[in-house]
Amino acid sequence: MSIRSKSHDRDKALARARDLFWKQGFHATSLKDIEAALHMHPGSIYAAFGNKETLFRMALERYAEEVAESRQKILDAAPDALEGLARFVETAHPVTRDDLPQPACFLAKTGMDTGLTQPALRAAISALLDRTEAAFAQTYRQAQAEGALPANADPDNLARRLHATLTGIGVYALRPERREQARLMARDLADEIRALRHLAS
Amino acid sequence: MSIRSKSHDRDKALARARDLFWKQGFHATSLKDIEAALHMHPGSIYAAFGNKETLFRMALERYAEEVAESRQKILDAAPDALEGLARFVETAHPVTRDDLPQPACFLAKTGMDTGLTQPALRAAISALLDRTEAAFAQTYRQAQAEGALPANADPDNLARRLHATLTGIGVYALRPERREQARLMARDLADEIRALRHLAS
DNA sequence: AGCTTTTTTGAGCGATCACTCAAGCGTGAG
DNA sequence: CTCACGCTTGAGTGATCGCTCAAAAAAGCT
Repeated sequence: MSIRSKSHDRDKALARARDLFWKQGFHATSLKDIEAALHMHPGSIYAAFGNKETLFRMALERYAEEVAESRQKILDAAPDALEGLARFVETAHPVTRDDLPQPACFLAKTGMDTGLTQPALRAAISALLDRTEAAFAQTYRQAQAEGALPANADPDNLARRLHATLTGIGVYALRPERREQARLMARDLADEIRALRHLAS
Repeated sequence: MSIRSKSHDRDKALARARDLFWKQGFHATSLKDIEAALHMHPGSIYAAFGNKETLFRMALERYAEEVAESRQKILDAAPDALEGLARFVETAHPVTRDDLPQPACFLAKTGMDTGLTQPALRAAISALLDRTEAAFAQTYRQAQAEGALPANADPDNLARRLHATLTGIGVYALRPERREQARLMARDLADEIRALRHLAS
């Protein structure tokens, strides 16, 4: 029971750290902010997570893991690969949800301001982004196998385009006054993915 | 002569500040960094530019001005509006050039990590981004007037999509190992703009 | 209960932050 | 040459940064 509740606490703390970093970014978040958000004192934070950068990396990895899980669940539930991708864009992208700290991908958002100062973070982020893109490519390949995409389509290229476009929409949505239009763009993008099917014949 | 050389010095200092902030972002750039880059001592910096945030805003505005100028020049030199847009994407986007501090738009890049901590900066960035998007929309409208786009096309929507996609490509290019692919995406995007013409008939 | 081990605590570390201002310096008028 | 004035200088301001560690509290064991 004690071990369970302890790992549960740690889990909750990590989720809070993820939300805080997601919202404020690495450099703009101080340890005082973290102490307040996690309800922990500095010594405990360092005992549990090492240091600020390690905590940030753990938060990133947790985020990526959750997104990957959610994506897989949506893909599995969809009638086919292409429709799964469209649904992912419609329902899982941060811009389409109101319960997240920010409407842009945590990875993309913080990849921009940590690159030069924290090379270790940059590498971690890059690896996690690659994983997302590889999942997209894999799904496009499956759509190809299902006959929904022409054989001469390039799944890697499609995945790259999708990834970049999703990122752009997320950045766009960071301006609160443009968020609604970003939502519309996400919906359009989902429809464009569905429209790829018609090109198969 | 003294006035001229003085404003020239100021200009050069501002350009250096622009490059430094572009590369490192607001929070990751310290005044020591700025002193070194501008070859100025703290007192002179504060006498000339007020404070760090004001200097940053001036650098942003200067950047936006230069981009707008370059864009206008390209549009004016092109045979028509649609081709002008395509050329802008091909030749002026940071990802297609090697002489810039970063392959992503300065505005988009720093809009992400300054929003919550520096509300005044956020507002300035948002206004400058709006100007870019309005210029895209205006160009699409001109293309429409030239008969290159169907009358029922939505220039505002096209401008929004173009803006978001360019941003996404820029973010993508921030990973050095992906820069070449970002370049290809920019080239593809330019061709897609050109391809819009065929839909007119 | 007493004793050991583990965890939590928060005052405070040196470093660095953005920023200031009295003193030094160069320049031009008289 | 002298002096006054404006710009440059950089040591130094208080605040805050990420982080440490000895002491206190809590938990575990017999």
